Amino acid sequence: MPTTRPGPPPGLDFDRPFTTVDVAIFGIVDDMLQVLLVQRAPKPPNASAHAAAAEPFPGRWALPGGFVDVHRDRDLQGCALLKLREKTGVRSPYVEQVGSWGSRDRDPRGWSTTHLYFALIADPGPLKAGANAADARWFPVRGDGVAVSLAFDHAALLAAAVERLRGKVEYTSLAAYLLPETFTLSELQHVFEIVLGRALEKSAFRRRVKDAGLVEEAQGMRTGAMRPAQLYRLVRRDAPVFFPRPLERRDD
Amino acid sequence: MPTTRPGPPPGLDFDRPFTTVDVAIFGIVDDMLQVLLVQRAPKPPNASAHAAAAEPFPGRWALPGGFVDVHRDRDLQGCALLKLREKTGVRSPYVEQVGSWGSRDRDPRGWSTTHLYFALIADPGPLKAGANAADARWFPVRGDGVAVSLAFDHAALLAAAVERLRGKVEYTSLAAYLLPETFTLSELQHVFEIVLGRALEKSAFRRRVKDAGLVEEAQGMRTGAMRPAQLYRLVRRDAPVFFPRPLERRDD
DNA sequence: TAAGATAATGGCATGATGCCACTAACACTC
DNA sequence: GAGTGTTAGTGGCATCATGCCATTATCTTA
Repeated sequence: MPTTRPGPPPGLDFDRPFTTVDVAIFGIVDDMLQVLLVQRAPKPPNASAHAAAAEPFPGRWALPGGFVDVHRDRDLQGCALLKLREKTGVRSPYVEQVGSWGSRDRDPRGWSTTHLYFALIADPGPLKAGANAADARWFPVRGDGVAVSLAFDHAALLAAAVERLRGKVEYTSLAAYLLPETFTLSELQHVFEIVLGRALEKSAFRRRVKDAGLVEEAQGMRTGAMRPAQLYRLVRRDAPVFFPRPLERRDD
Repeated sequence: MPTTRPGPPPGLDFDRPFTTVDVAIFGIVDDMLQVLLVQRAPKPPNASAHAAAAEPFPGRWALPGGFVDVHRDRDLQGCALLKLREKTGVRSPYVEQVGSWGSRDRDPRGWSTTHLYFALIADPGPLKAGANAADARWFPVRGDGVAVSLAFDHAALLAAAVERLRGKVEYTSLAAYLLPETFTLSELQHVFEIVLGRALEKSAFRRRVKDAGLVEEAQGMRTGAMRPAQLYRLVRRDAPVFFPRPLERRDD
């Protein structure tokens, strides 16, 4: 007969790591690749002696995330999407798992595992209003990380997410998920350049994008001070397109 | 009410998923890509009614793995390497994390997460002697899986590991880890062909391998019934080499 | 010595890319 | 309204790694 919860079933009542999910949310803000970070609660003024076991890294910035709630969450990705929606209001971005980290050291409270996802969102508007709005901010990605010191091992997690993102942008259409539904080819190229951190050849870029069947013409033109530009949209927004070859690298 | 076990710190006494590690161990056996599977204990004859909560999938084949032991294991990869050594005796193979899976459904005992690694071993000798030797066997990889039905969601995990392996073999030297220290270029090509499941052009393959600086000449030749062949070894055995382009695919 | 098999190399075609030059279309200025 | 500046868009050649095919090299065995 089933146990009367809470409590693990017989034979499974050994100590378990605690399980968290973290999300590296990327967007283009102010013409820069930026990542959304949240600030952990500041140290309470009347912190007692055994506060070491309480909330670690008070006041530090961290990737948004939190414990998996076995009663609320169906699966890991659902948990990640929930964190994302809480912070940004975005419901269906591009999401991909980066990997998992687990050790006895990475959280001072004990053996812990985290499952890292990255998300690309198209229109980083104002951050979600609500209780947690004030403590979330966009930080420009410089090199492999950000200018502030992060909680836990989140600097390493962020570096892994950035590396995965940059690596895939070399040979897929991933960066297109950072743009709204319609865009010009110049805008698309600009986003690729921002993510990769280097200039691309216009002619080669356009050939590559068109030959891959990545985009189709959309209604209308982008008008401005100069010659108008054709608007395009992604042919398929559900999965990235793979190019036949990665971009060539000049310096490595 | 909470148990009196050496329990979690205050504030962290909520239910946690249980945490496991699984390893897809690949080797070339009988000229085929094979994966090492273990058989779960058979159903005890006097299984009582509440056996559903006990050992699930009795008698089924599964990827080697098990619970993370927070008192024994330092980190996830260390746990994976331990599982590998228990089954094969191999201490330092190529190991890479594939990803993690976690949901309330994947294990009938409750919310569980697993962290999947794949390992490539060079000389699949006889399986490790000991208590668990009899219940471990090599299974040929056919397509994305094996001929037997696997426990839990291990068919999906294995498919992901095979896909990762095949994908990376297209543009890295990964398959070389399936060979012993010295080998001929024909042997290396043969392993690539086994993993990819298609024939490769000899001339193009040798150019590619040599231009990448992947191998260096070793002492001696492989002699046999035909013309002797130069032996080579990997220049760097610590990390795979990336080729400038993936192999081209003819049918997709 | 010839046959047979594998080892090893060389040459041409292909295809996606880098690189550079050129044309096109708009707004703005004079 | 002609000239200028800026961005949009295209076309051509060189490069480089690959696919593909042919040829030579070297050993064993009959």
